[in-house]
Amino acid sequence: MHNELHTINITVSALIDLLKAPPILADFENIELRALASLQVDERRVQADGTIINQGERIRSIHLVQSGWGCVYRDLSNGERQVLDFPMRSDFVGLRTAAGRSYNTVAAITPMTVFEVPLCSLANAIQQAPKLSFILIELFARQRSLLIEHLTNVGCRSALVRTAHLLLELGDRAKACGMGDDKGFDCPITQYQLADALGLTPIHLNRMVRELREEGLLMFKNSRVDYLNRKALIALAEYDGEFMHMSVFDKTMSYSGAPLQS
Amino acid sequence: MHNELHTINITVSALIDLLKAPPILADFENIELRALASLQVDERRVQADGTIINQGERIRSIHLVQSGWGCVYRDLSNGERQVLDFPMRSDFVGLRTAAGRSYNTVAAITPMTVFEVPLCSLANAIQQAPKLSFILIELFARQRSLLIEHLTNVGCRSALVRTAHLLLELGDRAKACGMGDDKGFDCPITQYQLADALGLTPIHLNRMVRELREEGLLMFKNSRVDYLNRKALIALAEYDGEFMHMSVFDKTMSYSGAPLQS
DNA sequence: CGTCTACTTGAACGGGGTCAACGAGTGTGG
DNA sequence: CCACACTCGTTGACCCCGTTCAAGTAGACG
Repeated sequence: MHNELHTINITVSALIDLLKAPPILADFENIELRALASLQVDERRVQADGTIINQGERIRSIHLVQSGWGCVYRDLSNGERQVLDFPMRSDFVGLRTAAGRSYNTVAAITPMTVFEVPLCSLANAIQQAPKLSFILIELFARQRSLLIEHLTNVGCRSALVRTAHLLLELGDRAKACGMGDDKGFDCPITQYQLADALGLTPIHLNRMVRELREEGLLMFKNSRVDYLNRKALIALAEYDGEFMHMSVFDKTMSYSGAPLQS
Repeated sequence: MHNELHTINITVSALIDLLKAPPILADFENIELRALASLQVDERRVQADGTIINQGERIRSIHLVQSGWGCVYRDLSNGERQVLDFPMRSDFVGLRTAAGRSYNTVAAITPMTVFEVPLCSLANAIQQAPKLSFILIELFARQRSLLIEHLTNVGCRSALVRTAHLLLELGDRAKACGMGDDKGFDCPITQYQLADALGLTPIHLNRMVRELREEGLLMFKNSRVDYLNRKALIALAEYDGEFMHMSVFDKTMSYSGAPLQS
């Protein structure tokens, strides 16, 4: 695409491709492309079990995942931890939440590559092309949807149902960025990590996985999730994948029903 | 303040005052004030138990609370519900999350007044004054912090601890907008609503409240929370109010350490 | 005075946790 | 080559936190 801008940096170009692809589906005009061209982007590679952001660390940039699976969690002083999300391709992590510091850790489960954009550079780009802020807002809104779903999971769904629900969600997200289909997906998450995300003990999570298998609904083995009976699974979990579609703005970057003035 | 703009609409002026007050503390220059002046804002009054947004409803505007207490929740088909937050002054609600529709209901607990800003008008203002987007991003980041804290509550804190934690959080938020102090705050939330937020039954929540009272930590009676021993309560809950301070940007609306070009 | 809704308490039940092993796969060093 | 360590997964038995069911109190409002 963007052949209209031959001078563009190769890393920025990869970032633009990522933003244009599903599930973000950004649709840029020249003004946004020009602003992005001046963006300061680093491609950072993180090995498995490496950390991208440490709890308590000062945050000066935002990260967008290009490949690999991550794990965002919060450590408590009593040794417990709560996994907040498992970010993958197209997910962003890292905007600081409190007093300039991150209140959660972002670790890599598999090797990851992430685009790292300094906040000051991002702010400059937004001032050049304000519509770029809409993408960030979309990403925030989507992330909020995911958090709400996870809160609903641990707050009022039974262990079995919430396990099914999360494994459906992760499959849909993987599928949305081309890493799986309705049959299943490669899932590098350990049962310990899944348990921490669902507010369960690994022992009990294991029992739930076994039950889902014995009911002929789902298979979770060798870092692979296979849906044996997706329909029944969706019914059990009362799952509705709509919740994570991005749609504060429509794809032409105007508010639906009321196009923006350019 | 803004006496430099005599033509300004009185509702917009009230909105600006709200944005400048704690905890948002926005610091506007003329360009932002001019963009805000053209903003289409309605002041909407909602009576107690009225709803601002219904689950499944189409969303075309964003709401900022001026006064009163609200309750954001998600209904499940099995009759359960998860309360996501209790918004109060300075909190925003209502940016749609999925397929153009809201996946949660926003109801008023007390009578509320909210500023309603159509998304298209907001988008126009941001295009005139891009820094306005930073405020929205701040609000999103803060809301994410709150959701993360609520998820951590139900995911890995005991019933007693999470009750203490939420009542400390709500007190701090009330205090931040001038509706309480370190002694306590007026809390119109029923024990049923609190229970739904904490993933507990009202019966068990009641026992936890009783235990907190018997331990001499906290009193919750007649829509009023009084901290009897705030220090011990904070220690019990391992509470750290920092998590909800807004600080993606500093108060001069530039990224800390790297001022924006104007 | 009756009927709400919010709150309160007791007693019994059960979902999920805890504790304790064991199995399987993988990598490391002798 | 095997022993060893280590992490992830698996299973069983027991127990406890929080639920469920049932009932009753207190205040608000007609």
